[in-house]
Amino acid sequence: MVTIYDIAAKAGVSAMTVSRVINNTGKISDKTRSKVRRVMEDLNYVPNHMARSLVLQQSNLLFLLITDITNPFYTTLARGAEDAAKKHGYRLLFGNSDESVEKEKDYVDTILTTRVDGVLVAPAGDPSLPHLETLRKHRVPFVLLDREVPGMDSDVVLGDSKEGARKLVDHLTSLGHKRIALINGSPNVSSARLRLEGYKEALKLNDLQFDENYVLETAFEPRSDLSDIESWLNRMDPLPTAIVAGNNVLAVEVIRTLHNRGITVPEHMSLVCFDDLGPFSDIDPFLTVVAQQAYQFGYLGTQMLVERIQEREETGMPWKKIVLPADMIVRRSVSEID
Amino acid sequence: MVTIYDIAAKAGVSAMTVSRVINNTGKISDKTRSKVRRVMEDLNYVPNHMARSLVLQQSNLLFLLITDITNPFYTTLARGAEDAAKKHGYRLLFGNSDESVEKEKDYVDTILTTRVDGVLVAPAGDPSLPHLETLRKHRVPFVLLDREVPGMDSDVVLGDSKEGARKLVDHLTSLGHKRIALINGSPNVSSARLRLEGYKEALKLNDLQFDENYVLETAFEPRSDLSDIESWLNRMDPLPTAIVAGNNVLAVEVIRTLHNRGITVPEHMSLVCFDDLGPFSDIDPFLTVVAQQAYQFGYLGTQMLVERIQEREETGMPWKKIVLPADMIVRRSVSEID
DNA sequence: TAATTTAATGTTATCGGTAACATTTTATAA
DNA sequence: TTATAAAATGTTACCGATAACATTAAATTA
Repeated sequence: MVTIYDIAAKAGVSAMTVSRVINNTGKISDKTRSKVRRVMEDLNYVPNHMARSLVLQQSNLLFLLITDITNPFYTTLARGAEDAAKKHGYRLLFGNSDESVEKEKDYVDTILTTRVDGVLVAPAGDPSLPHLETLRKHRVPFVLLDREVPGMDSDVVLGDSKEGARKLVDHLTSLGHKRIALINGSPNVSSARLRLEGYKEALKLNDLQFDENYVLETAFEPRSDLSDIESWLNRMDPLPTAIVAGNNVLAVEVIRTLHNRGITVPEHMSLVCFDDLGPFSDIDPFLTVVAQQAYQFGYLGTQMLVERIQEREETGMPWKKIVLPADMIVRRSVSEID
Repeated sequence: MVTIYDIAAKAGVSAMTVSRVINNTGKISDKTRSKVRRVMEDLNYVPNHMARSLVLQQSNLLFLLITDITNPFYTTLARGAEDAAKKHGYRLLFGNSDESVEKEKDYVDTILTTRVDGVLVAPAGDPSLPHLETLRKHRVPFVLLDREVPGMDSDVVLGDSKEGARKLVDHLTSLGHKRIALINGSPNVSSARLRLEGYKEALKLNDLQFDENYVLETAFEPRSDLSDIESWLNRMDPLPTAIVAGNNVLAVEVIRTLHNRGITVPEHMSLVCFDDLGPFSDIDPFLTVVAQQAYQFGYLGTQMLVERIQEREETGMPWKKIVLPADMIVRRSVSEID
């Protein structure tokens, strides 16, 4: 590997002069500068970021930890984070926890040993608290995305889950639906809790009875075992006319399960959900959703993180919370009830 | 930050002894070992990976560069790479080129300065050649995924694009289709070229005439402008009864465009494509596809890369090429023609 | 022209680890 | 008991960069 010492030797200057040319710091005569530049080109010099980080005590690296890399909500978010990171001169590392608190722990270790300057986390759930405490203990700035964790104050970007749930339920009732079920993520995930709350409130406002048999609390992540959805469908009697899904993946699992028993959407069952389907959203006929602004989650979160990093000493800076609106996109997965 | 020197001081030993305890190297008495361990815990010691990499001249970092992070083919591939990397003791960095040769260049720079031990690349296309040459020049081992680049020999994992195209066309003809169109990625992407070839060969084998008006060569990546698809539809007269799409994203764009003119799939138009839709594959009624083994692309590619890294000196090791089969999954996007 | 700034460049120490070699203890053999 | 091998630990140099503090050369000023 070519180092600044190789450059220095060949250009007949000191390593420090080379460093100055590279970083455009200090005073350098034009003659020296161009000579050093020429040698760098000749030798195909590439700066060693690790050596630089070691002495500067900063890596210009951010880490994005998401819970499901196959979910377009998170990948779109990642695109936003990537763009914002680049804009601010940071590079971005990714990790994928698969909604598993254990994998999350592994990534927290990686984060610490890698000495990243800051972290964007979509926590797996409330049990992620110890991981966040670890980050805090080691003074690694972080921003939470999409989910809060009780017991941990921090910067955070959220979607308006409660309002979103209300919009979905209102849409359904406005088309005549009265038996509306909810399939949701685990109650130890804050967004799932809020969606349940919004659902309940909307029922009440529409003078509909809440029936806990109509609610299934499962996991947001995709899995092959659909038996809990099946038994849930069995236990609802009569079947609802519409289902609200807590996210896109659950919605598709519902479609699949319904299909197995010959029930189609929207003819026999109406279905709405949270989160768009990324590049596959516009398939027709397709899901009416509350689309969260995934890209903005990543972009704004990263911006907040960079601010926090740069104001590090100013410990007094209060935590910020951004709540992004949830906009409904009406497509064709809901039919009218007379 | 706590360093091995802090540990050493508090434990009353030398830094080297601490290093030995951490890495389980050399001989250490049980007494010393446990004392050092205790102090490490007390002080919440976390090793600094950058310092370690600097002296070891290896980072235990791999880089995965994909062209579209919102495409489930690549994210599933990423999951495979992640798992394989972890298994071999490497961590994984991601980058997303958006099918842009320029962004790809930026990532190549990042790759070089980050001193990763190896790279997995899905190249944007044939114009990626200079980037690969840069990697080669700097002796960074890499493995190509999904696409080859003429002029650059290397390890590579491919799907059997030609065979896949044949299967799709055969499936259509077996159901009576005679006017079969193809919408494909850019001809400067190797997989697109092979898909076109397979399409042509299959037509010939089925005694169907090749008509270049029935072929649209555009870009694999998603974009908002659908005008080229529209003009393509206009120029086909008569309209085909079936369309083969070069990947999942194109297929959905076709669905969208057709929908705008009131043409539905599969009633008025049959549609098949390459690549599954990840978590959204099982929506019903949905696409008949040739599903590439995305996870295996990542997993096997990473395995090959790690081998290559570890045999670095053995320059004689010949390049390996893995071709994964393309399996057709029949769903409901094709209707029968009498 | 000598004194004083300012510009240009160089030296040394350091970031946090580890390899290679050196030294001190302890255990074993003669 | 002494010589010798093996075990345990320590010292020094270095990985590739930069900060902080010299030092030297050139430009101004008195």
